[in-house]
Amino acid sequence: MGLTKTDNFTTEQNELAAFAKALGHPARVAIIEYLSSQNDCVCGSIVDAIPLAQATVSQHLKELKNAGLIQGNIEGNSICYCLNPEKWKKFKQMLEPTFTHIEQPVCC
Amino acid sequence: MGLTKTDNFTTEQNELAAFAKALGHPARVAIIEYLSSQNDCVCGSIVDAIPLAQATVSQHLKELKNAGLIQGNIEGNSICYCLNPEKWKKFKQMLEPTFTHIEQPVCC
DNA sequence: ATTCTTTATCGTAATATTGCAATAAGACAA
DNA sequence: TTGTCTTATTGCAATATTACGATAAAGAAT
Repeated sequence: MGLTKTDNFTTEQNELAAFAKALGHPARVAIIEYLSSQNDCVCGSIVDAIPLAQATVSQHLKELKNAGLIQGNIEGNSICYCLNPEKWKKFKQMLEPTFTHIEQPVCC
Repeated sequence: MGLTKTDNFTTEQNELAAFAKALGHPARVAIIEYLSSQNDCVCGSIVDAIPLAQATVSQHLKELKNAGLIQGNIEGNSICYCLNPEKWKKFKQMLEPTFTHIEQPVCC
């Protein structure tokens, strides 16, 4: 198969999975970390910062954009990729119950 | 290819990606949500709660275990799968910089 | 010992992902 | 227009993932 059965799960579960999946590759983690630490969002800078070919980085950026974790804005000659605060807030909020749950002692 | 170039990235980046990837499927999200909300960790209960075949759920549990997000303990006749607090704390901690970053105004 | 219950593994088919070279597409400059 | 710079897309090969039936493995119960 290889086809995820999304119908069996809630919209929220699918959305959280989509966020997590988008972050589930070290190159995409590196892109997000770059955008979180640098005051620089130019696509070319990201490509330079990630040790993969331009075509590959572009593909990863597309996946992050599809998941909604980043958004692209035209900035003169190039494109500025920024974090999407709304989506990240939602991501955080959906993880919160588990983050809270692990504060109490484990069951076994 | 289909082969992730992990060598190009830091251990931390790879670990965060592994956590996220493990959570990147609605069935595994559902499993984690079940363990976060129920005081029940018995493998059989998880299988019943997830609308997929037993073999498939077992496979998803294995992936969560490989990533370290859950741990399995023998509990009499069955197996108890619990969240691994240490790993979840690390996961949370690694996401923190981005969660913090989105609190300030976006660059564009 | 045999049977039942519970969980893991194997085998297989279908689909998805990763990576890159080559190339296209778009905006700007001269 | 022609060229240049920046980013996206295409095409392809290699590998990974998803799903499930069948079956194995290990312990409990009879």
